[in-house]
Amino acid sequence: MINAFASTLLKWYDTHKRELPWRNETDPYKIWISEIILQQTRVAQGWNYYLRFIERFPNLQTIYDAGEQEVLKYWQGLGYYTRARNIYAGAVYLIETCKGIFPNTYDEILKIKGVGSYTAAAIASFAFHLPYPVIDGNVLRVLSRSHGIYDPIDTALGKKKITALANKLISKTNPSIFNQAMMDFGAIQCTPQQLQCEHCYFSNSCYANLHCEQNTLPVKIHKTKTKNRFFFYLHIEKDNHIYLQKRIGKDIWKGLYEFPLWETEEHIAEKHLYNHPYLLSCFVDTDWKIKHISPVFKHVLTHQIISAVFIHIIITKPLHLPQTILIDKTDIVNYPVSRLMEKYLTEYL
DNA sequence: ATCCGGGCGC
DNA sequence: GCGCCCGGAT
Repeated sequence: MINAFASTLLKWYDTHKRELPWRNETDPYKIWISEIILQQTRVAQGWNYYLRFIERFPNLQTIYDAGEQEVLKYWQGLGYYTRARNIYAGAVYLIETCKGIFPNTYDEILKIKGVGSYTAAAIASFAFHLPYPVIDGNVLRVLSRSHGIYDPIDTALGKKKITALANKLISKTNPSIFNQAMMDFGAIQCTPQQLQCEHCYFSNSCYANLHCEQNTLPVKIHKTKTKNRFFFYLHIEKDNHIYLQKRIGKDIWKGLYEFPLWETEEHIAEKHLYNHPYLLSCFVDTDWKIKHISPVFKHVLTHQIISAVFIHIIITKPLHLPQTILIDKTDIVNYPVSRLMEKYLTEYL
């Protein structure tokens, strides 16, 4: 006995489903990788990352043997780099603690670092056909509209109500298809903007369509405050070698590499950089010359706006900068870097 | 130029 | 609850 919602959804899916590289995949390892990539990421953006990642790391052991830095390198540009570090940590855990066998219950899958309720439900249903509904942004949007749920979806209560509803609606005989259908429906038909209610399979049952509430549902509280940061990167060059440092601590881009960074409270105009006391203090024991100062690169993150200037400095004697490494500049390709660094390097290195 | 979407760890 | 990233749409 299947409910009307699931029945309509599966009918829609039959003729509208997307062909995706990880669709119909049965290997839990590959499902895990695809779902981590898809966290906070659109299909179009994750598509090639997935193919390249799986080609280089076809199984757990290849990740284990490669190490965190190479995993980060394959993640470069995708954002939310914690995901890549968690994949490495997860591979170590699965090999060392789980004997390389992917766990096959929801609760055990949930123990993998970086796997929360959404990803655990995805793996449990796709790989093991267990009846756990995935609750992602698509599902929250679709069900808040179809069933007229006004509790904000970015609160615990809103998520709890929709999770309870999804648990009732999910097909117990084919949870995998139900989950994939929900997400495709959200991504293709019941989109955040410019939705196509007139041709929708749910047009005569959907609460939002019947009450013209498409633009008010889902409700969100929306509260992100952004702060400005000012980065001055020291692109210091000596005989075709450059200095790099690894980002550590509780800040953005942890684990990625960048030029030695001078962060300030305020922007500093280009004309004041040439004899700035800070720069003078950096180069007391060597000849140095500013070869080029880049325009301001504006880089926008969720809650930070970074204004970055790259100062290209030529030196003649080596520096002894703490926490930095000196590499041949052509070796930069082996180091994971932020999109901001990548854009500068592409243009100016 | 700005807005928007998208799960997890702490 | 807050901080994490980027590209595409507007």
